[in-house]
Amino acid sequence: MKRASIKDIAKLAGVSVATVSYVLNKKEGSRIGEATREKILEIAETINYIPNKMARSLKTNKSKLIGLIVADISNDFYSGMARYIEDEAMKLGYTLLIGSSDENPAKFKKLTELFSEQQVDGMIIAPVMDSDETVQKLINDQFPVVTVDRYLTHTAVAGVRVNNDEVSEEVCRFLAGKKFKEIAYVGYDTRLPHLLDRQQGFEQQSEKEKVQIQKILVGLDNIAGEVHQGLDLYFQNSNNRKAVYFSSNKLAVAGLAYFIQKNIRVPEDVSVIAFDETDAYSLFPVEIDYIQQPLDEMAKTAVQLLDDQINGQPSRKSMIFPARLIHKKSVQ
Amino acid sequence: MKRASIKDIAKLAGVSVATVSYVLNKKEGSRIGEATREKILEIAETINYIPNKMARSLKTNKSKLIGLIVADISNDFYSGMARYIEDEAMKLGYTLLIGSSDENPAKFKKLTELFSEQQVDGMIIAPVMDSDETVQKLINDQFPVVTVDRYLTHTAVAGVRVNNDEVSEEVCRFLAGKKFKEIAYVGYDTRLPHLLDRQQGFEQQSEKEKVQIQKILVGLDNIAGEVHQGLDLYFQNSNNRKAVYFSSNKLAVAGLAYFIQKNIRVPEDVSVIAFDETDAYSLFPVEIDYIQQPLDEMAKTAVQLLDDQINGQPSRKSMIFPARLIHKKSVQ
DNA sequence: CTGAAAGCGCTTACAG
DNA sequence: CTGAAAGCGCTTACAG
Repeated sequence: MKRASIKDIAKLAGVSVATVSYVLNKKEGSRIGEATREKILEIAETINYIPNKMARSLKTNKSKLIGLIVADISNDFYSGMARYIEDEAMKLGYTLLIGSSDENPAKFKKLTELFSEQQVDGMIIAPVMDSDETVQKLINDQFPVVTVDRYLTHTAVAGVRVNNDEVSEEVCRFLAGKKFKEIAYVGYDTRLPHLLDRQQGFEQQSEKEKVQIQKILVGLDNIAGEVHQGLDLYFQNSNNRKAVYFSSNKLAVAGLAYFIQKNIRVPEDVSVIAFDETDAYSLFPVEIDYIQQPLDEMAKTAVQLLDDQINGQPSRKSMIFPARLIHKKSVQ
Repeated sequence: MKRASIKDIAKLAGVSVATVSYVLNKKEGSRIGEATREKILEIAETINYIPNKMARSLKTNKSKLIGLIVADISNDFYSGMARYIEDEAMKLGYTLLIGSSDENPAKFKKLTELFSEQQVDGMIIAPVMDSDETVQKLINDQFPVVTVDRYLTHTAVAGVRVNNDEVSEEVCRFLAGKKFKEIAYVGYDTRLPHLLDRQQGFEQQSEKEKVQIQKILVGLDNIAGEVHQGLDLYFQNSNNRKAVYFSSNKLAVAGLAYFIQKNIRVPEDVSVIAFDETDAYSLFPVEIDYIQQPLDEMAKTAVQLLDDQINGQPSRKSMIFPARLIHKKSVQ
């Protein structure tokens, strides 16, 4: 079907398209006579007029679309984040385009291009490894961009994230205070800065605390398998009291599943702290100590930073939010 | 910054915009001379030309955008579904707009309007209660629509879903075969047809099997609380062997958390079957029997049905996929 | 208070 | 092999 246009309304009302446009956009000046105004509104209603935002965008150069690129929208963490971003974006009148990069720089780049072509007003992105060049290009084009969760070391771009290093230090101090002498750090084998921060914050603090760290770094292809392998080693290698710091909720779920399978009790046999929460913890026999990111505030800030840029206030500031270590019952 | 347009390229190359448009769209005819072709391509490359799909859409009346409306993108089930839909949509050259309705018909309607205005080529929707009118309006406008997961009883619209009733019958037969005499059905207090199918399939089969059903129907505002209350009653009221059928993964997670809290063992004290899977099950001490929906195939089919409609093959067929009861260790 | 006109960035018959 | 021109559905200075 052919959709009704402003032109159809104009014809039916016997006025010009300009007049129709003015009343539909309810310009405050209210320069249009009340009679014609009502007539136009009525006609628009009856012929079920739906404005074409693309035509509008073409003229105004604002699409009211924003693109969100996450690693994987089916991942708990990102779908939660996406929801907060969606809500905030809607409030400001934006609609959300979503794409998953799968940690693949080529796909990430493709997504930025796709979104650019669709004329999004800006993008909120969780950049993957080796995507610096892609992001730099957006920045060079003065394209509004805000990073979430992750950040780039070689590219100045607005972003929101938590104090990954500091909160990892806190975890280390806390466990050292519980007299653990050899702690396993379960993380990804990665160059992503925010994950390195988690790892390095933990490592650096461990030196001060005279605590040994056993690193278990896994690839993305076989997370559960490699976590299990790594924990096998950790549990065989020494007789010290055991504690494990999982640097993501996915890793934690893999590790906790291992403990169940091996009948390793938490916290009697091993103390546990995890980065990020997930519903899954509620089914574990013991409440898990975890690090909580203020996702709602971060999402809100990300959208607002983006909106500011879109409205011509260029900004490259990084907002760093405090993550909190929530104490439950998985450390003793 | 002002983005480069086809006009800029034309000027630089000393040709008309028409010529530029032809080579950029690589029309097979290859009517354009190789020399000009190469020149244009080179210029486009160097000035970093990005086509404006909105302008294109305005002319061609195809946006290559599709809208996805789910109840809540942060919900495991929908984010998983969204991911499959994203992948399939991308394959066919579509970009995905996503919105969450929160089971709110007004919000659902708003989203359909928003997406219409953004000129999406079609929508994949999980309709909420009392949204029949909204969907009917889309259908009347011949707007391409496909429902997923859910469906509408009073409106003929293309859709994909599983055989909710039959698989619930199977669950009932299976549990009856295990000699349970009084089974708890945990579901939502809802009028959503696909959920009623789950419930009614179960109930009807229970009559044939001479099995008692205790229904625990909860609202959306306090899922965990009401599930716990309902299970309290079920466990107090009789001395029969216990079995619980949870009609969604959220309900199952709430119920399993209750069992942990109350030290009720699965399957020794209670047998459990859940609709849909979630990562969370992996942290429960016992592997959960669950009903698996073929999400990938359903997503794929949904996108293809939509693509067919967009390409002018109107269809209102419902595709019903077989859900499978996956046996694990939570029933004895 | 209202309209004619230009233009946003494209595509596409049509003519040459 | 290439270009002039119309038009998609809007907005918005400008003129009256």
